[in-house]
Amino acid sequence: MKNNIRELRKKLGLKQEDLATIVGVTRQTINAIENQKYNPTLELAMKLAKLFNTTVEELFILDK
Amino acid sequence: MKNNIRELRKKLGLKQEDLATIVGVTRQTINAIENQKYNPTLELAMKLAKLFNTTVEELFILDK
DNA sequence: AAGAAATGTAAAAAACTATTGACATTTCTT
DNA sequence: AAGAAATGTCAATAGTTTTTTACATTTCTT
Repeated sequence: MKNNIRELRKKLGLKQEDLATIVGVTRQTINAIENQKYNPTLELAMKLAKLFNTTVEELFILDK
Repeated sequence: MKNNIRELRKKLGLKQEDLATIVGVTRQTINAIENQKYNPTLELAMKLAKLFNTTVEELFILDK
């Protein structure tokens, strides 16, 4: 599963820590997700999609 | 977080066990999600949305 | 080049999701 | 009403996500 959170985050001029506090997680969680260490929970994925004004399906790409 | 998996599953004429095997989890997992015991992982949510030909955002409603 | 800011990373623990096997209850069918 | 099918549920276990604390490395700014 891929995602393009880093690009979208930078477009908004946010650092990892900013994004983390906005969606209510820690900086390490955002960092781990951007670096594909693991996938977020559904709730976090939806919060992120909402913030970036996009959909979960556009933000996260399920690979076959 | 709410979801309307039960309705969509029934529309397709599937039992919990059918849906479970289609998306690669157990019957208990589908049952727990339909009954709001916990939320699925992002991956499972996306598989379900795809199967029901809808989006994660339409299938799962983040409550405030 | 130096200091500051941002990002990367690691280990341990907490919290959550999923599995398995089993049995109870409800709903459907006859 | 009885049996079958489907759903509900529970306990134990395994795997995954998130937190916390802490430090290392990279990137930005002066």
